[in-house]
Amino acid sequence: MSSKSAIPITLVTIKAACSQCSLHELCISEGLSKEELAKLDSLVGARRKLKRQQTLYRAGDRFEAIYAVRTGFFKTDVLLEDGREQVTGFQMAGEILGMDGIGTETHTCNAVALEDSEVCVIPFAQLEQLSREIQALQRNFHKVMSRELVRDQGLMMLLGTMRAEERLAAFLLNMSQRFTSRGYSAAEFHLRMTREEIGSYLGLKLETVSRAFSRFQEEGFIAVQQKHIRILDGDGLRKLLNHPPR
Amino acid sequence: MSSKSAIPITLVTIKAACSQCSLHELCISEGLSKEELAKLDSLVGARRKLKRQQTLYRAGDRFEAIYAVRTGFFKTDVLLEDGREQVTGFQMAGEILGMDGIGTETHTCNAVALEDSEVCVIPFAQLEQLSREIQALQRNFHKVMSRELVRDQGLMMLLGTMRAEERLAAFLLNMSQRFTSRGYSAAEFHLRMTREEIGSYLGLKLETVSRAFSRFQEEGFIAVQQKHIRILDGDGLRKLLNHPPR
DNA sequence: TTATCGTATTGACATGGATCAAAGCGGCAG
DNA sequence: CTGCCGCTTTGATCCATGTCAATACGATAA
Repeated sequence: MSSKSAIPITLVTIKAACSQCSLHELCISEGLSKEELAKLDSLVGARRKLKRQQTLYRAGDRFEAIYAVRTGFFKTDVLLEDGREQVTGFQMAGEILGMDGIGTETHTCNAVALEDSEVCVIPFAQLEQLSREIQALQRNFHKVMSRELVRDQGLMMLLGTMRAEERLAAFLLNMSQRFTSRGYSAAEFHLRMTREEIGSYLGLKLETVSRAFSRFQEEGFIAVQQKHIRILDGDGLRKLLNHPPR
Repeated sequence: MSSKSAIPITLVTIKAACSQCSLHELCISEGLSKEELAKLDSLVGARRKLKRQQTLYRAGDRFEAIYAVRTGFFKTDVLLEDGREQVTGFQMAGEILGMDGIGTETHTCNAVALEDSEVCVIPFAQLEQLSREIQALQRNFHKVMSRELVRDQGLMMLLGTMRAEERLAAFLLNMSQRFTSRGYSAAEFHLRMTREEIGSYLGLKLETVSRAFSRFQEEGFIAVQQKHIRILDGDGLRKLLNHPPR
């Protein structure tokens, strides 16, 4: 795989400032003292802006940094040689990208912006250095990684045991919850990904996703208008989740 | 969920000794100097022995330590309220268990011994402490967590895009590879889990797993005798993996 | 030895989601 | 405004895997 993006990288050298970042509580800077935040500020090298469809990193790229999403929306995916794609996650503001590369010094998935986005670049060697000095930073980082493991468990459960409508219900509730904790409406949001990307994430075909959306609309659980979703009956969706296949 | 195992815990207070452990290269002690190993020795509090079917920890248990498998074989699983189970992994000697608990201070899955087993108990607060002092230990730990993320990606790919026979082929090749790197035969091994547990891991029903085993045997890829597997044609299995569903 | 129980295999049938195909819809470029 | 293109919806059909059921196997205990 190529280690260079096809599209020239936009690297803005304006320093990020964790100390002033509104995503503070969501990110690895949570709970740090003023002095510690200042140190972190000097570590976070730069921001990087990406246009819709641009790649932050690709499978095979050398691993050097992890990234915190400042604004925008990403997907990560893995490709099989034969062309099959699995979307492994969607990331929004405050979430961390790139930790897959730590183990082998090489990224193992692709990270693509689904809308114009901006990330903080956190050089990993320096993060490790600093997290040896700052206990709270070390702890935050470990928690972020661990939560990613737990998120993966949930997705395995979804892919391994749930039927199509349960999967979509779980997906919508998860999105709603994440938008909420970012201060957006829990009941109304805009999906940045296509039906095909949702399908890939949920282990379904796009037609199945579309049908499930229609079904939910008929049932009065949601109102769908293209990528715009309004949740009318969250409890209805939640109930679906506890209905085993038999 | 209960925070105590139903069966009394066997806690052997014999100190583990990473410095003399044969799993050294597989584990977080890899690459440490003599002095560093000595420090690690003093951290790893005790070993714990488990009988077949005993639980190392349960979802809901307070998180205090991670565990390195010394001998034996484990599964981890997550349960849905309605009783559905997803096996999220199988762990063998040298592999680390329990990192799911770091994020919330509470374990999110169950870890069960599939045969009589022994683990090293690594109190987590002390591990964090020591990994602030020993860079190599910090790095090893981060790599182990990251590799777990990559493993999960692979499993998502499997659950999201592969058909039954591809899943089982991937599973067998993975097992074979892991036995190999532990010095066992790549071609012949004993599975410690039931067809149902394999099925749960692969997102299939036990009957489907059984049929796939039979099919592989007919094709001459493997010889199956209950839980004993002999791989006769690894390349045959590998070829299956690159055959997309269509 | 025989009974028992958990596990595994195999067959017949049912079904959820995939596949194939044809419209609809909406945004954007010209 | 118009035409195009990517995305989405919907319908008809197919098939891989689930479901149900019967039987076989192997280990263990009596």
